[in-house]
Amino acid sequence: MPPVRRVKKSKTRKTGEHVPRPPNSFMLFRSWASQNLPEDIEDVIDEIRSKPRPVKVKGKGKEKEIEMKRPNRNSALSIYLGARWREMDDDEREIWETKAREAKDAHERRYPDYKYQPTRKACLKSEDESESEDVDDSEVDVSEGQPVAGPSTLVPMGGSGRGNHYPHHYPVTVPLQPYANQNWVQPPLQQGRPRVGAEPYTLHAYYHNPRYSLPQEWMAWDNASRSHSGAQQTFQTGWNNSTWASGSHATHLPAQQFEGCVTSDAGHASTSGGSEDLFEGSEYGVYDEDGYSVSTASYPSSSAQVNPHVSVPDLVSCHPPPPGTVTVDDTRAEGEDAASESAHDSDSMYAGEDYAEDFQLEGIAEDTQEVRAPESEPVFRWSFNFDEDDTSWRAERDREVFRRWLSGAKVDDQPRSGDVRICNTEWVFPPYEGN
DNA sequence: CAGAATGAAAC
DNA sequence: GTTTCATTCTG
Repeated sequence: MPPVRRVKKSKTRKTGEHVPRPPNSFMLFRSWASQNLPEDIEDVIDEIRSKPRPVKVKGKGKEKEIEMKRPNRNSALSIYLGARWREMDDDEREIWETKAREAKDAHERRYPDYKYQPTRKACLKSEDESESEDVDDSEVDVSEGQPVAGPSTLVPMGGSGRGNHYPHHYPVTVPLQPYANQNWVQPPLQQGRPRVGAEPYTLHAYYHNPRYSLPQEWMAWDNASRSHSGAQQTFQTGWNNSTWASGSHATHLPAQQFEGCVTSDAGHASTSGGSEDLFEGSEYGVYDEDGYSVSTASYPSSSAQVNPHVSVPDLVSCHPPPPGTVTVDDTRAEGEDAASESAHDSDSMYAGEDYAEDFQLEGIAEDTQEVRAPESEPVFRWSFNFDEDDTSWRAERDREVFRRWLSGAKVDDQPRSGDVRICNTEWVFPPYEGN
């Protein structure tokens, strides 16, 4: 009788923990839409629930029987959202399909060995009476039915960030309101946005840091990046134009990591010739509804720590130093653990323009960058290496860092020094000084 | 081998 | 309850 949990042992990792399937487009839509419901949704649900529907029920024997039942709340919601889904244009659906492809790609990267293995229960059933929804209409209302604070009808809400609906597919849990205690403001709601249900990228977290002036280069970057990608979308914020990428190369990164840095078009930062240059010293961030940056980051000057070609599972950390307060020390300690190094000497990747090429070749960045503050205390350094067969301390450190990061690390809070300390490497997050 | 059937994904 | 995808079953 316990939950029909039947945790099928997924052959993903020997850890034995179940790995869920990647969500398909509709699942993504439903997941999102269920938190962006119209105000009168309860009326709609009541209406749906009031009408019993024929449902297949397992009979005592083997054959299924049809019974008339009233749907519970979730079922009613599914009926409603399914109808909405079918009403959608291809263009609207395509947005979600893109999302689903991204989720699938990320899933594959994270679980390379994953294989969907549905179990066949139809064959030998018989004693299986555990089903019994018995839910019946009696109670059902247990659902605390999300207050759904806010949005009028099917209109995207402007504020209130949301949690990660798919923690398995996106590696980090991001704070709902990353900058709640800081001096960030939200722009006014843009107008003329598509109705809810068609827009996965709700403008939940689009902040402008008033401590910095708007970059004049913005439009230049905007136009430049737009010309590079057909996968971008434009929206009106009411105070500026901006774009964000939704293509398969869009890199999702934890928003908090990017305080004080510039984000640029994912996958195009390099091809466009270094938008980090365009944005030197300016502050911008575009985040999707989960609080992830949907763009890749670039920093002042030449310290481009983010690889636009490496997606989240491969990318461990990239905390940008506050602009103007650090200098980049490109000299890496030689001889230090050269054993685990790949043959390539890729020191230039951070300093030169060809870093992207190096990244692409390797797929995984394996380099260490040390950024020193004026006082020359180490601000941060990191490397990545997720080759599980690699037992070097560096690789193990990487995995450990990443694991901690996945487990919530401290990325939810104002970062503090010493939150992550591994193998003599401190992952330090200096307080943001602003100007 | 083609098409049907089914499980699993979030809520 | 929904849609989609991958897998497995059936003929």
